[in-house]
Amino acid sequence: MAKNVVPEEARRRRRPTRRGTVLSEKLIVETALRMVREHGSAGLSARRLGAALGADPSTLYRYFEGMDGLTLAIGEELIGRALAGWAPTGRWRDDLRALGLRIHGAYLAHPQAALLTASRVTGRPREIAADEAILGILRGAGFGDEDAVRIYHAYIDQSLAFAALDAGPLALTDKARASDEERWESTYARLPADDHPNIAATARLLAARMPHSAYPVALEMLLDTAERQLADAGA
Amino acid sequence: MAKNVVPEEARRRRRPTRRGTVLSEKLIVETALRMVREHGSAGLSARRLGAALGADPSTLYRYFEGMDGLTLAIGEELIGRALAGWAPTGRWRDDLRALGLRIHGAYLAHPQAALLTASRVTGRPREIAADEAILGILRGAGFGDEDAVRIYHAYIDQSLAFAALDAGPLALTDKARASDEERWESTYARLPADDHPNIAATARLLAARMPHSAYPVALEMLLDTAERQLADAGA
DNA sequence: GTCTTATGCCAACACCATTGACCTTAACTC
DNA sequence: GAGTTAAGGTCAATGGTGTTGGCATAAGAC
Repeated sequence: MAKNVVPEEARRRRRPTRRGTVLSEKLIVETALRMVREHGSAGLSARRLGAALGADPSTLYRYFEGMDGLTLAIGEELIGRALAGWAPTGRWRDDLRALGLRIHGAYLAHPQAALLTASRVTGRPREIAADEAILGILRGAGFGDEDAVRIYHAYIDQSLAFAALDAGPLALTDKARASDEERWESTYARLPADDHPNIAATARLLAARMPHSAYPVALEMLLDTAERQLADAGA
Repeated sequence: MAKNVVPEEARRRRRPTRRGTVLSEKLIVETALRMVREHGSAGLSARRLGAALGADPSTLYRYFEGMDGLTLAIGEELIGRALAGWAPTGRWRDDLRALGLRIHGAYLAHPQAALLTASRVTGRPREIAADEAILGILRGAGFGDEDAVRIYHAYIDQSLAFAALDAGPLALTDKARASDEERWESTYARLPADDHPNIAATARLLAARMPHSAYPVALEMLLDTAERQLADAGA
């Protein structure tokens, strides 16, 4: 039976699988992440992950409560990777920009996990550490508590929101993604100027820009406004 | 065979199914939306949709190119609902705010569908109409093409991104959502001030603000920056 | 060496999307 | 009205998925 998942720290016996690998939560999560990146949008399945590990699919249920539990564990890992090695410089705007791009990037490196994870409040240690760091940057920069919380909220949600949005296409099959991108050329660029003067006038610019993430621009706009508010309050 | 999907307007024969219902693209999309709302996004399957319509699952492939095509059609429907009855006032900032809140709201009315469709480019008429309208507002306000496209991109993606993010919790069961929200009180508010001084100092403000969408704030910040850029360019 | 049981494996179940072949009948032609 | 065509239904089958109950065996305790 697969009901009882033993927590990692309580595991004592490590019986190798038929093909000789010795499993662990860490190994499984890492293998899953590698599969998601390499096989890309084809995605993660218990069967394939089992095959990659040299283990029967059902063995995974000894480590996680279903595929959902596995994805949550992956999410934890992503936050950790975003924060790993990061250190504040003391320049609040630079720090927020760097942190935002790190979070966004870490999620996008693993789109399927990002889609499932981005909107959940886990309350786990690494997420809390990130929140504490962001609030610290804002309050250290001189924002009042009220402003700091308001900006923090917009900042973190915007980062996660764009991560989820941008992960969407990456999580699709190659075919579906290609047809989405191509649509900017095939459909939009060919609209008659009479009916759609504004799209027609900017078609070239749209095709060039739309396949890329708007997150950097949106982030910069948010930081702009924050900086302006700080200056106004200080004046 | 299911290869040839006949476009809706070219359909002529309407043979009723075995159980007597007469199918149409519209009926299928509406039924799918209802199912998604009632049973969650995981509850939408070709088999179940077929059953709900009183038709064989394979019949759907006469109307859509697989479930993916159906998903795109649902997204198109949501955009249409956002635009229905909207009319520009001529004040660009008010118009963009109103439109953004409408789109955000229309998606949130169907959280599960929002999760599925927010990141997809459909290239269908109503989506194109929305894009044309937004670009028109920006260019009409006096933004150059380059700026208009940049702001348009950040604006539409921000709206959809927040729609998807905010839809996440709504798509959960009541119990899971409640426990997510409660975490701001139960976990964050109780962190010792020594380890997490910034969270501790703002715990009350966080608990009050985090359960609500940051989209209005983020939108306003984006509009702020756009307005300032317009003023700078005009000066 | 013996016992316990954690942990891996196997087989099976119920679901899923999708497709090719078939058949019914609506709609068009004369 | 009779005849023809093919749209648009149905059926059956394929190969995928997550998940579970039962079983076997080796790791570790004594």
